[in-house]
Amino acid sequence: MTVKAQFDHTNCDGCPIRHRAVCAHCDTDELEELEGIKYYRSFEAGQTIIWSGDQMSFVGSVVSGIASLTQTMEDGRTQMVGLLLPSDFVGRPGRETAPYDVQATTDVVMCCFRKKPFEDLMNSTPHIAHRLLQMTLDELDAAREWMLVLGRKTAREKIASLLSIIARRDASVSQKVQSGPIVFDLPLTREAMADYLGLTLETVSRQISALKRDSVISLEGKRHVTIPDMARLMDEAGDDSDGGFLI
Amino acid sequence: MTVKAQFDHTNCDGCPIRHRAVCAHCDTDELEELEGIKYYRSFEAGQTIIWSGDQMSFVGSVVSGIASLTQTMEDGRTQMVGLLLPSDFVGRPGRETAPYDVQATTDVVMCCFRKKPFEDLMNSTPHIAHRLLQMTLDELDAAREWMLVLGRKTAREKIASLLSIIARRDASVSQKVQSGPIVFDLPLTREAMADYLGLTLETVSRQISALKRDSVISLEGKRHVTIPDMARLMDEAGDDSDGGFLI
DNA sequence: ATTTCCACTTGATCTCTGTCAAAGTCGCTA
DNA sequence: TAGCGACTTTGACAGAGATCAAGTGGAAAT
Repeated sequence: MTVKAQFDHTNCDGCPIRHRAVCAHCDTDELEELEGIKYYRSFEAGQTIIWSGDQMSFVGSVVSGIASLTQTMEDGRTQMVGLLLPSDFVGRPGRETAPYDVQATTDVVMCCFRKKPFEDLMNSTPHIAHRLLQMTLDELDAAREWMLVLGRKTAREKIASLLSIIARRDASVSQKVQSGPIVFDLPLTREAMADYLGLTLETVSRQISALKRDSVISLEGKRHVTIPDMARLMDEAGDDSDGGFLI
Repeated sequence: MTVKAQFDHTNCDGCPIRHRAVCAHCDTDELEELEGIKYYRSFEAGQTIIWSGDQMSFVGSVVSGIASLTQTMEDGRTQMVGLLLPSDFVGRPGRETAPYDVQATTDVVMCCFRKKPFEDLMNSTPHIAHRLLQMTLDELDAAREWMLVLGRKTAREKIASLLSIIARRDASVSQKVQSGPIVFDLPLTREAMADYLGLTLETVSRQISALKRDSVISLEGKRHVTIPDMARLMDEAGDDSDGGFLI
């Protein structure tokens, strides 16, 4: 509700993700068409936005908050396969049912488009199709980056990798200076981190404690993280010092 | 050489991947334009097709054989992040340098397009851009499917998952009957399997021996695999019996 | 103020997979 | 035919991370 109030405009002018979302390259005419088929929806932290296997009636963009894509096996093992940040796109044009659960990790606002009209619009609007291709290629890179983390990194390196991704994202959003300590709040519970990293929550907790003990990070409370030396963290993550992470 | 001989035609009519590759939806005019910028290249098993970090002068499609995308950490740990089968696309329009090593796992023939002209053509040809989007979305699904394998499955389940993917692909290519035993040759060494699965080659070997001992598979030589009961294998892989694997 | 709850931390133990080492198999070359 | 080399299997052992089990701390509720 409080969240919704921040974004209850009905046009795209003041949209905080206007320049990064699937509509980034649209001209005024195209935006107007999009406005005709769009609507906003809010979700509370913990809510499931889309269930795996559901009919998908809409596609859309995350406007604010963080959502996650997860897969679950019959016996309950779950793996997060994507982290959706503001401007990221949800849904696949040309597919009927959702392949993954989409969950709101924090409170989330989405800009939704009715699926059928969006597909039509995409076919007639190269700007949208082209931008969606770019974004999908970026996501594919991120997924492959993550395969290395899941397949080959140690628990400590996995935690360091996740922290450096979150830190980097925060830095890129707030345009902060490269040097000096980086400070942010973890948007994920220990359990969500474990599901992302292919670990148990106990191991996540232990490794965070270890990184704290070794002064790679410091914590106030459970979630507020300070990184005194980003290069040190990236070293712990096993990446070459200004490596290829793109998120 | 013998491989090259199979595909030394210069037009697309007899192309074995014509209907599945990036050019699948092209009409005659568009194909003619593509023919103008294309050329074939052959690679021997083990050869590196593209080095990570290299300038990419071309993009293209795998015509025959199998190639792999791999990432390597400084200390030598490597993770395969994609398996490129005939019709799969290599390269990213709009990017200068290659993010991964591309290696020929078997002898490979590629249909290459000079990068710049291809990019231009893509901007003027919705058929190509649209097909590339479809293919990229499929690859993203495959990558995410694989994240579950890497993050949450046991060694035995990983092996079973890989075997069932290869079996499925073979079945889809040769249009074989669903029931009855499935037979194929493993296109990967134990080491390549290990790199794909985030395991060591010793563990791969042990788990294959275990699956053989338990009659889930049988082997002639090291590479020739028979799967008497596909449902059983999928069960070992931890997938729901006709699960979501798409490759 | 006290209780309750939830996310988190920490400890003890177990087990799966990695590591190190040796030996086996197969195809190819001399 | 022997011998070499690449690939694979198998064994013994060690260790990282999982599992099982308490226990802590802070915020909301009573």
